[in-house]
Amino acid sequence: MDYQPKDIEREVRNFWEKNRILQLLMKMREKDNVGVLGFVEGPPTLNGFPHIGHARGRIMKDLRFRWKTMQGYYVPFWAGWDCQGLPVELEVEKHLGVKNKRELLERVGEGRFVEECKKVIKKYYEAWLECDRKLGLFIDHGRAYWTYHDNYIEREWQYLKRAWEQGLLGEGYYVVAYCPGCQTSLSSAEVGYEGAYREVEDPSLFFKMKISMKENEFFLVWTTMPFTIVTDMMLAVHPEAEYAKVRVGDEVWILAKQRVEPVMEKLGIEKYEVIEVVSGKELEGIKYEYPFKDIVPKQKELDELSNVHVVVCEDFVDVETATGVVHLSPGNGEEDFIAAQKRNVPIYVPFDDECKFTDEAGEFSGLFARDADQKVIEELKKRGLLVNVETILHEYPTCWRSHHKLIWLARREYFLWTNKINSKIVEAAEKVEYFYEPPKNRFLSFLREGKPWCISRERVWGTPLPVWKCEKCGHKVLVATKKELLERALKSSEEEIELPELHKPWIDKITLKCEKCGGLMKREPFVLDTWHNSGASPYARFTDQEFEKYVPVDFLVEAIDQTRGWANSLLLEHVILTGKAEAPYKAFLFYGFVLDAKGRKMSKSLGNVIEVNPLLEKYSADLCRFYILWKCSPIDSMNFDVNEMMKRPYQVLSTIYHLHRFFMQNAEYDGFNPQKFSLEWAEKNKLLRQTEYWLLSKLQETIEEVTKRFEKCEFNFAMSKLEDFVVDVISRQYIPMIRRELWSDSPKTLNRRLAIYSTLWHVLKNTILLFNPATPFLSEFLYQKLYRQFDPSLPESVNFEKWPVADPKLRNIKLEEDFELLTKCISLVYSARQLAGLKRRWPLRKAVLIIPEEAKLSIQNLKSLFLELANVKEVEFSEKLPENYDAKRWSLASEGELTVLLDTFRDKSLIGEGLMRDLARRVQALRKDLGFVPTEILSEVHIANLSKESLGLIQPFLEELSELVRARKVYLHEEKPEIKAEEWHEFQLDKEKVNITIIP
RNA sequence: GGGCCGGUAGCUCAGCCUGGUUGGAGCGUCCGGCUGAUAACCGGAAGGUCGAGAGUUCAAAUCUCUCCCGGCCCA
Repeated sequence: MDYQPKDIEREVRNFWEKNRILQLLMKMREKDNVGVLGFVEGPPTLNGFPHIGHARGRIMKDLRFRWKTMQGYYVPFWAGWDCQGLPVELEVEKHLGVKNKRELLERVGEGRFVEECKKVIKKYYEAWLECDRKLGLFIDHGRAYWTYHDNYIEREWQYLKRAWEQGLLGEGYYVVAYCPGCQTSLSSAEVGYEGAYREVEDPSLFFKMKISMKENEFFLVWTTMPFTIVTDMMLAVHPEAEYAKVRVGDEVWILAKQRVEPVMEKLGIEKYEVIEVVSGKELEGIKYEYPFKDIVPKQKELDELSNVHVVVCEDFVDVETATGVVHLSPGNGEEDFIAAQKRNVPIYVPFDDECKFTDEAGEFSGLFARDADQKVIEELKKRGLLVNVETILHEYPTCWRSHHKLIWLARREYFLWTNKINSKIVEAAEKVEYFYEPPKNRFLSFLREGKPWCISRERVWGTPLPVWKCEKCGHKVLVATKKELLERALKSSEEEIELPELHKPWIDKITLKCEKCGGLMKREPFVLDTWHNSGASPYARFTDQEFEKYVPVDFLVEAIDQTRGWANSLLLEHVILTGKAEAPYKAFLFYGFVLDAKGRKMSKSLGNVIEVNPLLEKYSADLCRFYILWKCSPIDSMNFDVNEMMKRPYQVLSTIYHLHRFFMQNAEYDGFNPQKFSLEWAEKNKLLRQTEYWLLSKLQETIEEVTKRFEKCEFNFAMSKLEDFVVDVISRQYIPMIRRELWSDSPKTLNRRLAIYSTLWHVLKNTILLFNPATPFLSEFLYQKLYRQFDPSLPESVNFEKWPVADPKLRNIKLEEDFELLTKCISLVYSARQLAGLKRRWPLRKAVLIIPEEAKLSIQNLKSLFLELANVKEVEFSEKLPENYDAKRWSLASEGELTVLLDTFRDKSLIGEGLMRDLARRVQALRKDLGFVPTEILSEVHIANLSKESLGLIQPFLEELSELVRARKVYLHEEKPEIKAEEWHEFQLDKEKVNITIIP
């Protein structure tokens, strides 16, 4: 029976489900364990189908779970689903065919929209369940958490309550990308969508900013967004760069020294002179004349402040382009905004929701932002400040839906002021184990930026911000439980307050009475950033008691992009909640992306997305699991290639399967009973030989190495070690060493065969245990079909077994080295045979090994094995190559310190034996072709058309031949005899043609 | 534009941290062999300016710098 992984997997899946193996396992470990390892599922967002990148993470999670569970730990490996947020909303919008938020609210309404969101979640949930089932994930779906459920949301609110109490939650400005067409702000994810960046036309404007108190000195500034000059608050230079004062006519212009030449060339100014060079640092603090004070009264007012309209130093200033002097509009740019916040510069944002200037913008009032460009240019020209204007083409982010050019706007939002506790956060993060340096550095450097976290979103499907604000006095309260809300809610009449769930639109109907002034309090209309929603899972998904027990959790694994996502929000929220410099996880493995076979990112537009469910319709889950773990380090990006998967990885799993078949065929035939013929039994009766001790030693090495690699999350190295053990050690080396012994069915050697079975039983069983975390289907299948058949006293599932522990007593490094040397010498013998054209099955008289003294002892130790594998009658040792050996007779091969001389002379007896083995091989091939099982004994084998000479040569080995081919009698004929043969088969035997037939 | 990761045989990857004998493995190709567990396996051969350049050193795939190419994250 061939290896049919898909059939195996179907059968095992049914077995697990029917016998509730996962549930039994959980119960067993919950009751009886060597320790508890906390876990919380990084919830997949239910806005799409699982793809191979998701599978990569899930496979590693499952590996960790199965491995740690086998070690005896209890792990609450319970599922969880991320249900809210923009990604889900966008999926629903697509489904409903609405183009933007306004249309959504008008046409669909919030209530129905929320219901549609839930429908979408359900749909994708089914797909994810199927994915986990196919992958063989032992995650408990019965205990899953859902981020949109009321109980989850209420516990999520507790984080906000803690932040509120500590003064870490409040209002502020934040710069967001805003689409003037859709009239909504966009998330950063949307800004990064494929195709969002487009080549667009913009003005390219050089203008001057006059320095106050100086007659003719100016800063030369460049921008592609003239309208931002209306909201200009500062000029920025790079502190370390050199700036030149350049005389142009009777004016002095200041710009980056390295930019003088290119800019002057660009502006067509030939006559100029650099009169002084200063560092950016020296320019700091210079006040300049804001040009539109006369037409923008608010700017005139702001200009009175000492920190407005001055030069500042910022590292982000790029002196490689333009003039190296940047003007800052905190209301229209993120870096500008942060620079302003650092210096307590007020944020001036005179825009309404349609992105038109408000009355605060003086003469620009009523103009749409981008339409103000022209007026700005004219006004500059009027004041003699315009230097040059033209049009350029450049890449600029546009709205992925409407393709309007995006505008960056500071808007009032709610923040967690995590910047205030940044040192605690960084300290907490530094204590975490990340397994690899690069992702750790990436995460820590991101955290050290210490930006405040904008948690409000102007959307619908999310956790509502539980803050109510008084319309009259502006007083705010945070109400963090449903119970309290209902108690405090204002009742319009006698009717009951209805709050079916903690979502918009229902929650917005709740109004409160202001405790300060008695005014009406309405909820702030925001929902929370969905990352806050999932980041609350350690507290929100557990009970208080469970939280105590499982958090900080032991080990998490998510994709590398989660450094800015879940890993971050988990950490920030946990530090806020506990007030401690402690992360909610002790270890976090960030894994790399999965790319397509050619190394391209998977995307819908390329059509190269590999979805898990269709993939596993066609391919084996075990194989995908093994391949993904095996191919490269978890932190590397991985090119997923099914053709590659079907080569070496397939071979490894197939070999495990066939090793078991081989074992079973033989062991069954000899009536092996593992309880009776244990390894101890074999040992006690001195039935084990060096081959077995060597194999057992290699097993210990493998157990040790795999465990060590698992600890360090070096799954690829663990898999290579297993690959090597299965393919090289067992299949390629050990089996050929004992094959001849197993082929015999003599009762005299039965005990020896049983000893081999006891060794194979032990080694193979440990092997499938080591494989179980990676290939749970195959391991379970073999466990049920082989191990539990032979030994019904074994536990019900392979998952109930204990993880193997290396036994140092079985380790014999010297013996391993001897075997390594043996392998090398045998290779040399084959090489020498090759040169002389002598087949491996032809026995030869003698091999001479010219090897160092210690090596000689090693080979002598393994002499009989050497003779069998080399297929020579005797071996001799020599210290050096004889000076005048007969090169015609002796074939030589050498490598390094090792040299082999092989006697190529064959007498009649050797030729006859070789011929016999040739014939045996032909008969065996025929047996197999004709469908005889290996153990079946044939009554007669006839071999005809042999030359007289061959006949004579073979005669002495006839008995051995019949034993080899398992026939009662073998007859040799010169010509085809007249017997009742089924059919004669012709074979080419070197130059002769022989005919063979079998009579069963 | 910024940051990070990668570039080693036709392909997929080790080796680099801690510099030192002729730079490895698997797959693929060619020749030959072996095989009653295997979709395998074994021997041999062909195949590398270790992305490019410079530096440090007695010595560089390995350390430093610059550049080029690919990928990712963020602007």
